[in-house]
Amino acid sequence: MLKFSKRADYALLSLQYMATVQSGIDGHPRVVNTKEIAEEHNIPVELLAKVLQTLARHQLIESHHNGPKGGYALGRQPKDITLAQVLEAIEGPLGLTDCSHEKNDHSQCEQMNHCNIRTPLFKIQESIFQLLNSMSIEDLLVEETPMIFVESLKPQGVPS
Amino acid sequence: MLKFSKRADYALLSLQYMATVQSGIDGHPRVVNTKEIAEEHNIPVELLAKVLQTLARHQLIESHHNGPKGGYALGRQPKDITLAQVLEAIEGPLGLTDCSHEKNDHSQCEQMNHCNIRTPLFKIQESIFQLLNSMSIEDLLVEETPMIFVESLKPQGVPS
DNA sequence: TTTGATCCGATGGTTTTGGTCGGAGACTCA
DNA sequence: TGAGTCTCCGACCAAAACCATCGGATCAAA
Repeated sequence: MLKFSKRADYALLSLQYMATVQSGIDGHPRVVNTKEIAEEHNIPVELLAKVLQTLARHQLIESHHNGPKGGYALGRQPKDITLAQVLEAIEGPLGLTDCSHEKNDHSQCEQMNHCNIRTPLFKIQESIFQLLNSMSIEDLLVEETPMIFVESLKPQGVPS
Repeated sequence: MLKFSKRADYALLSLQYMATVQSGIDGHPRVVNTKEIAEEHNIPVELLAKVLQTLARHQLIESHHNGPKGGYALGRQPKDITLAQVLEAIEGPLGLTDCSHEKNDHSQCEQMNHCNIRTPLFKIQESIFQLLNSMSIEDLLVEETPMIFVESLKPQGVPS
């Protein structure tokens, strides 16, 4: 459950790769092309191309269509690209339920007359979003990522 | 992204409903049938039946096939049924990536030779699991659910 | 001009998901 | 007791999402 799509995986891999390459040359935003990333990670070129196009459209990376020297480079510092931004660019806005972001308060959940689980579910959704927004591409670089804590203020409920 | 399936929604709604009914009669594990829940929440009966069967198979609820008086009732106390248990029963084990629970360490990610994002992704996954495991059906009952905090130990990275 | 790169649109195949169907067992009531 | 009814249960089918692919257009550098 709650699986990322392949496209999301590819996006994260690509961004991590770009950040690695870029940080190695220190500042120089080296332009990498789709084929290079695809071969590095053994993923289909054409699909990766679409993923990178999407990222570029959302300004997470910059496209340099300079002929044979073209390619992509990070649009910002790795630490300024959060996982939430990447995932939203690829898979659309976060939403555990269909009624997560209804346009207006009405027209919501026409199906379920008495939906009593919206509020708690929204809380969970918000927590997950915070979690994804607290990590950036930079955190994908270091081998030892910092531990993340999820804490609950529940008074008594300590499950087994 | 990261959307629950309809089946998961239905499962949570049903469990919440059962818990409400049961707690009302105080102890008496009143048996409710599929049709009652389906009409209450306006969802297709047959699909809900499948969901409830799955929950019963995982012993989250008990099936009473007693003819016209048959139906389902909670198998445990509401606070002993965590959301993680429900979601795993319906949608299978939690896994952000395909390689989340490979049988053995080998045969993992044959596609991506150098996958450098596994470790941080596993951390995120674990955090989400903790989050879902810290909430129970009981928490779906109260209108004012407790706030859940997600805290990161990241040294500097405070995203905008 | 040729090459190699990003882009955009359209298209098939496969898996997942939502939704449906008939059958087997158990209770009720005449 | 036995027909009828109501339930759970497993197998089945159609719609949708997703992965992956292909083809062509545009642009810049060699």
